[in-house]
Amino acid sequence: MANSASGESIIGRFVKIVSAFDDSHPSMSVAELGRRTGLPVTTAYRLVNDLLLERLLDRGPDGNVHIGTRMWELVSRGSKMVGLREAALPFMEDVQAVVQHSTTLGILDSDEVLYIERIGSHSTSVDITKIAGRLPLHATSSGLVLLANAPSEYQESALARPLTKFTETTLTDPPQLRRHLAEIRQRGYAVMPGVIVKESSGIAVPVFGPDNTVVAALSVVVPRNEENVPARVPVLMASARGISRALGWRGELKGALRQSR
Amino acid sequence: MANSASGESIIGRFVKIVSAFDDSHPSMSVAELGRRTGLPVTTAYRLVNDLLLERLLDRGPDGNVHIGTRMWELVSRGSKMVGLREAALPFMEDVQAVVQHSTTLGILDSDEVLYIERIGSHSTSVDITKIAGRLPLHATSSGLVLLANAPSEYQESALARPLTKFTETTLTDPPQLRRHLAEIRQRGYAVMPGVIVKESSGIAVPVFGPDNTVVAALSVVVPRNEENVPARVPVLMASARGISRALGWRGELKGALRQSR
DNA sequence: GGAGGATTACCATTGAGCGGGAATCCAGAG
DNA sequence: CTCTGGATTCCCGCTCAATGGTAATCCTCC
Repeated sequence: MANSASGESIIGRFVKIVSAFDDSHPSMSVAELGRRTGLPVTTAYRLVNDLLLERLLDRGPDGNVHIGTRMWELVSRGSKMVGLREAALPFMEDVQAVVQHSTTLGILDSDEVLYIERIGSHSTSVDITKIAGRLPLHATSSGLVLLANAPSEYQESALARPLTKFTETTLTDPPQLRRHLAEIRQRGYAVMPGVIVKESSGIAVPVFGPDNTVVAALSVVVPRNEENVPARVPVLMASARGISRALGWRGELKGALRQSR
Repeated sequence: MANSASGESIIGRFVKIVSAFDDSHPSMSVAELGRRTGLPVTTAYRLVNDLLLERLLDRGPDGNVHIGTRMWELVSRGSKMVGLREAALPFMEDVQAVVQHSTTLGILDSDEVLYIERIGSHSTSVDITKIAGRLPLHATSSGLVLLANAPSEYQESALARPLTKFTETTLTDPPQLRRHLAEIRQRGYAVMPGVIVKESSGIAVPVFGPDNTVVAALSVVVPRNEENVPARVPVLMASARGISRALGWRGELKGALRQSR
């Protein structure tokens, strides 16, 4: 791992540098970047220069650096996320148009939900999801849907982890959660009233890939006081099927047959 | 740079690796990756392992590697593209709904248009734009709008470059182009009939940032045989203003005043 | 069972990366 | 105008991480 005294590879430092940028720090001076990443000044400057040369970072007119356009381009071009997002977007718009609340698409990634797309109401109802944001599995409707459809070993390891109780409605008891997951798997959707934020409820349904596995969760966040939450489920389900089909899913026949044996 | 015989830095190799993935090659074996990048086998394997450890690459169930979820996440979280895209999306949907043809958002990046978002008709009318795809400036309506609003030194260097003539309507003569750019700048929009593909026409308008500079171009691609092309301009302009405003643009007052002096 | 490819293991060599220190540049305060 | 604190660039000797050959092993498909 590189000649560094700290024993890190360049790749590791690269990750550190890229991670230093986020919503509230979209660009910064190299010195600040060095501080945020904990890299020695000289090293930070040398590394940043290399990255600037390859255009993985760009330098703004104020001299501050930020994630490079080239970087976004390369990743977007090669990543499977974009395809999923593109397939889902039209259907998400339909949901958003009908439900009038923000609609999100999330995938399972290392014990959390990673939201890869989000559209809708900029202000209505409290919603803490962000594009490229993460939330815990057990405390979100999307997470529960994804967990419910994950391999059982994965489920168990997820349940074995300490589970934070965000509000009084957050389930944290493994056996209770296990029962809930079974229910979700059977019903085909998850409803979570006030799980992370008290005032909102989440509803989520699974999206299937060509091999009939669950690849994502489609969900809406609605104000908790709405009575007709279950009325929202059919729209979500229909749209999720639309997305699945766009991804190459060919109906649930195979799955049903397998189940009936 | 690096102990490599080829004299490349790790960063450079990293770029090579990431660049190896695209639409038609979303995942591949490490050996193939090595071949595509021209890296020595051993080096490719070692590098890929490092990247897998940091989750910048992920390994699929078939053993093939692809761009990692973490990579997409880090870049999306830190990049300014996402903000621009999010601001633009609702307005792009409006355009798409009204015009019924594919709508794109492009930015100026190293002598080309880089399309950062695209929605609409999956099949209607020929359109070769892709998200994270590039096209030459002088041969697209978006490119012309961006070029027309770029600093004049930039314009000159762009015009000095050899310009490919895609169809008989592509302007490649610098003086002629210069005149055309002035016209576009004054009118506030560009119309390009059959520039890259004969059957389609592009219409584009500028999107402004808070400092009143042009940050992107909003455009639609319509079949060339449509007569009412100019009728599409107002919708585009109104939507572009909406996007600009969402980005913090505060009207063209300052610009107008500056002009009138 | 064997041919062709992908993947892992081994290892001597070396120069790219490292980071401390000091000089320089720059902007805002006094 | 100078002073000051921060950002940035320059310099330079040390050293071990990265390199990339060769060869062994593991698969798969015919």
